[in-house]
Amino acid sequence: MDQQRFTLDSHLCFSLYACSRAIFRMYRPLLDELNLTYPQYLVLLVLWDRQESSIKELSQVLSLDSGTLTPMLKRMEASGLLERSRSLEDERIVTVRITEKGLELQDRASCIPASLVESSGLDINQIDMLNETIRTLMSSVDNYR
Amino acid sequence: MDQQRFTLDSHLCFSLYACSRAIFRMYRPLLDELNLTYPQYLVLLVLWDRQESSIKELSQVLSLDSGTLTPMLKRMEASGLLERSRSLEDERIVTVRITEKGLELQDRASCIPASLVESSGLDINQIDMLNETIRTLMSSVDNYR
DNA sequence: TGCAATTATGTTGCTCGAAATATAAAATGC
DNA sequence: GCATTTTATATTTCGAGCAACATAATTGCA
Repeated sequence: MDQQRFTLDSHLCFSLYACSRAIFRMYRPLLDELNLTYPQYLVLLVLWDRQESSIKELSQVLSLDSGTLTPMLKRMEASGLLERSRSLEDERIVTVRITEKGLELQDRASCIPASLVESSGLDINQIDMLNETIRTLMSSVDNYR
Repeated sequence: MDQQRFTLDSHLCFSLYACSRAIFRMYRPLLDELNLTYPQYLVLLVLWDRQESSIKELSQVLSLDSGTLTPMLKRMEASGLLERSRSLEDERIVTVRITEKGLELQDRASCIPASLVESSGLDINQIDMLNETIRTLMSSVDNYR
């Protein structure tokens, strides 16, 4: 393996990490208007789709553990976006349900994806193809686990 | 824009974010043996390449700001991997220089890239191509700034 | 039945990551 | 030469992200 392989720029992991943060920065001004952080926006994407979810399901879908989700969901509950309640059938399970206030944000957020696609300068098909490639890479990486 | 565009899986930003963290998890057991975190490893990649750097240069190369770098570099100095010193010509500038101990880690880390390429299940050319694609995307995103 | 193993969530402690602000040194302009 | 602006770094504060551990409910099996 050549020496060049040890530079920062040759590391795919660094590109992914830096690009991910660059995209966070693009989202921020848009999400600031909704008083959301980026991970909170991801939680809402899930809840807008299915109205409610257990913490375990959220954890699997977002690949975040309870140490991250529990305090984050508490903050979101405090700001009225969702409600948490213990399941009656199985008291270990906490169900998270979106509130009216949380649903209202969906309309205000509806312009975000298109707006960011445009800012990226990429064609929507390029984006979808890249997305598929990354998802494939991630499944290999996750299988390795 | 169709409704499907608002699912989590359709978001390239989420794939990048989740994939980046999945790769962090792959690095962790290898970096644990060197007592390094992933961002610290990135700093060392730069310093292994150029021996010394100002904080400003590190900040630009890694796209991390002083609020992240200053405490991180202090921890790395405390563990003996590098030294920080004010420039004599311009006392605003802090130069970070790798130590002997920091250089020694380079040998012990030399197997990491190949090891991770193998675990990814991807061909090295696929990885380089994907890297180029991501870097192109990031430059568009960063131009937008 | 009863007890060990598993499961779902919560807590603690540490490290990023970044916005906002502070501080001190250097550059600039009059 | 001195005030203003710019530059480089540091500090504060908050929100993730995650490992390690704790806790309580459920399951499974002898």
